[in-house]
Amino acid sequence: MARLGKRGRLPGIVDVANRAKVSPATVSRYFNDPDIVRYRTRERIRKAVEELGYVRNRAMRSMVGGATGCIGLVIPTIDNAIFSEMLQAFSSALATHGRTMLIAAHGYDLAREAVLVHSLSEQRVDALALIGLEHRPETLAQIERQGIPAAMLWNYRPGRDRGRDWPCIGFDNELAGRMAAEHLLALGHRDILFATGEERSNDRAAGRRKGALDAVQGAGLPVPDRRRISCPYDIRMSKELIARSLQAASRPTAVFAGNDVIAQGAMFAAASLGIAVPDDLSIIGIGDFRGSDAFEPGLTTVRVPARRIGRLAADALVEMIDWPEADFDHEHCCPLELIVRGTCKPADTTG
Amino acid sequence: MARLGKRGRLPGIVDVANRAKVSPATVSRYFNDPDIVRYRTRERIRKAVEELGYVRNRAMRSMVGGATGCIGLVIPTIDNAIFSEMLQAFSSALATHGRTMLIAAHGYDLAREAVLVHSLSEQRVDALALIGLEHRPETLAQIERQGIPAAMLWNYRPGRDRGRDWPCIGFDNELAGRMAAEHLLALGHRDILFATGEERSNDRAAGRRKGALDAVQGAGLPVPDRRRISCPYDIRMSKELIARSLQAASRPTAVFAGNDVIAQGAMFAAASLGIAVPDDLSIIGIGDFRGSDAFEPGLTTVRVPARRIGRLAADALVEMIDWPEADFDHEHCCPLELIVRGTCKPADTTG
DNA sequence: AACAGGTTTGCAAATGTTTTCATAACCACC
DNA sequence: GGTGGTTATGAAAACATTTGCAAACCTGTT
Repeated sequence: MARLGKRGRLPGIVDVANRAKVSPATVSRYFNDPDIVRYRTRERIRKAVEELGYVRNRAMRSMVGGATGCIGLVIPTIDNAIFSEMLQAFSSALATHGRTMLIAAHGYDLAREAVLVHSLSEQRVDALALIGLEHRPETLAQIERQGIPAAMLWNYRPGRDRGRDWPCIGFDNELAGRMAAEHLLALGHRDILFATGEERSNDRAAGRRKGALDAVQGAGLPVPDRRRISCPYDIRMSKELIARSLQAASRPTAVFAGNDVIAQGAMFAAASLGIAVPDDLSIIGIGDFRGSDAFEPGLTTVRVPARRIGRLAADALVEMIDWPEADFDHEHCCPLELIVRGTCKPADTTG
Repeated sequence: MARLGKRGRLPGIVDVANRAKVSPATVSRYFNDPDIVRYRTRERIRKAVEELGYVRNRAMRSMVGGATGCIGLVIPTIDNAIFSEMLQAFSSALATHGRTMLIAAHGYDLAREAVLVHSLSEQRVDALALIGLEHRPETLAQIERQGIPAAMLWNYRPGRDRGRDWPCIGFDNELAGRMAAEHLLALGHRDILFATGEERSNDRAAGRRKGALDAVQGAGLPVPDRRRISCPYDIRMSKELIARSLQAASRPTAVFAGNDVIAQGAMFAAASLGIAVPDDLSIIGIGDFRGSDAFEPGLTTVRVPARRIGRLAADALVEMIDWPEADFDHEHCCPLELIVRGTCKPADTTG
């Protein structure tokens, strides 16, 4: 099946060297640092490479301590709008640097995350990006032991993570929760349904919920249990759970959604029950996913700088790989922005 | 930073061998075929591995002709609902087989696809999955020359692709287009807006459009140019483009959307103009993405077996890797299913 | 023509793993 | 305790690349 080289396998660097009448070393230099090889030689090699269809073996570089050009991303889920913009930005920023992305999803299961990290270590990724700050000790130990440059994304806690060397590049999820909740409070809402993400293996969801509840309870308003529900990141399931809550005897005047997926579920739940948004029910989300602006009405939400995080993370990791000694400060707490669109309006204070 | 092995680097197989008082060969066997090493020895090695924190170097395996355990997926976009379910299924099926997924996105640009394929070859992926049947000759040449097992996903044309060896695992996009169009025809719609995906570098979108137009024109109905628009796969932009068409003097009675993202744009466009769906406008999509069932009203669409394609592709590629000589028939044309929900109703025949 | 200085190249060693082949250890049975 | 037949292990070669060092090669100047 494979077009074979001289010695029965794919053509290797030495096949190219022979054909170009140079030594393998020179071919290696041609690829890794073309400037130091003379133009004439370069041309000969270029031609040989082309004729043989040689493609160099980056995996092999890790042998001599070189880099594989592969960066690992460990993520809770791909099957969802949540991370897709970040993913895309991360991936293309990486491509800019000539790196490729090895991706693995653990389905919000930190135990599985540990095995994925191990598996990525086996592939000798040059660096690793993880989502969130909370991880199993063995995950962290693995990364530390292997000396893999790593970054924690999508959340932020000042002062680096537990005294270790990994920067976090993200935003303050508690703040995001608070901003959304305060917007509802400012509009006069006093009876709010909190539909937050499941907190198992998810410090981001936990942070948002805490921020929101702190704001509300700090304003002296109690939040009864029936106003707290935990939703999976799935439109249909969120819709069902929220619809159930909205059908109860007393209906809240607003929904705080842990992210835009849940918010969309809330909008459909309202629609299915004939509840008008924003007239009869206000809804606020977090994320400002691609498309959230196109909802009818447009979703009021807290914009999370997803693309920026992806890009910053890629740049930071590449820097950490290329200058392992340098001690840049790669930590970033990205700013959040309240995006007011059409799903929230002042509470009816006559009630 | 890194915990170093005896000779100043990460511990290698020989460090483990020394500590366990066995030869490197035995350690290698311990990992690749544990059954052939005696229990006592196995235990010694296990202990040594644990104490040293050794993690084996899979990248290195490709040297001796072994597999890297890495499978490449080249995809038009990640930043979108379109492929996310397939992606997830592919990724987890791969994990089942102990493989990892190297992913690269080209943004619907086949020229860029070629460089991504080259880049993945450099990483010595064990196999490659591409989306669609249409690719640059250099892309195909590269794959063939390297002898990389490959599969073409998400589309289907009988009789293998141009006489080459690559199976396609997907579905008949023309049929999908026809099914959707015929549903509208059966409901009596005669004036349909065709909002299809952009066809540049996208044979799937082209197929769906062709199937739909064939059905309609085959029924003797002309489709004027103003009823054909080309939409990017983006809710907001689709919404705007479709809204523009819906505001024209004579309004169509139905919208054929090239996929569910466009369909959602159409629904929001209708909502923004106060057009009731399905009473004043029917909308049909293709895809049945996760969440499409939760729309209000639920989206009528043609279900595409995304998860099944992902799983089948993973299984097929792994088989092709593990039994390179075997000539399984990995070709799959997955069945489609019309899912009737709430966005279509019979055309008002009194008009 | 010789030389100095820098630039370009080749040699050979080193890298971490798998695999083939040979040998050593083990086991059951006589 | 010996024997034959497995079974488990070790030694060494092979793999494709990078890199430190030294040799060769230029270019321009005396």
